[in-house]
Amino acid sequence: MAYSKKELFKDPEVKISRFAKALSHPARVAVLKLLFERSECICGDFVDALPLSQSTVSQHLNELKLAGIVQARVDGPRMSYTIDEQVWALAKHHLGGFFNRLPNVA
Amino acid sequence: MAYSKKELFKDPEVKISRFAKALSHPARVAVLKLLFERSECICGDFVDALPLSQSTVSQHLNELKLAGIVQARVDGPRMSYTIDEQVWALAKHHLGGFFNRLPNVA
DNA sequence: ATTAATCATCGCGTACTAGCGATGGAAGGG
DNA sequence: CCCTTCCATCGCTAGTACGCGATGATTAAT
Repeated sequence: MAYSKKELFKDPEVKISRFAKALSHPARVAVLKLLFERSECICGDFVDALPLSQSTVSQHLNELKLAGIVQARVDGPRMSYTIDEQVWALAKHHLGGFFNRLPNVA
Repeated sequence: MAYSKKELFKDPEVKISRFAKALSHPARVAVLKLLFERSECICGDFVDALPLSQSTVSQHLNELKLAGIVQARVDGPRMSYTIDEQVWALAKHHLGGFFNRLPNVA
């Protein structure tokens, strides 16, 4: 049967849900928090900070990369991760705008 | 085998990820948008507005209810849904704070 | 009492997500 | 070179999410 009708929704809804999905696991939230503090981390930093295996951490990093929120850069034998400020601003705009649309009862 | 290590993370991360998860499907975002406009809807309103079957819509509504974001009230043979203002304010505080990079988003 | 309307829930299939260990590639140091 | 470090990726298992039709409960109206 047909599956995942997510594409049938309007663009704003899809965008919001995609950014929300990127934040829907505590590991990914923790990754971003670390990046807020240090602004640049290698994969091993996240592995040290999270209660997950290296391979699992790598997968979460990849999801954030696919969402566009983080960027990866080769640094010798390491992999350096940073926040993509432009995409982050976009996420802030979409999700933040959604939250500031207060219900009229408020 | 151990599964779902979400509980091993800190409280702020878990809270943020839970609210984000509630918004991680465009149908649920659309539901909330409708509630922003009309402040009170019955299930059928959502079914009319979304490209999904009645049972699927009902499930999405239930997820929002479980997340605490919406409240359900029996109204004759209907079910009336509203946003829970307190919980919504909390979500705004956590997620919004995260986007503004405030360190103390407890 | 019957019927219609409105929803929640059940049952089921399929797709996606989360987690791990193992493997292998790339880079730097000896 | 060889070895170590660092990490992505593969292969796998298990759990979760998504979607639907069918069923049944509840209420209102006839």
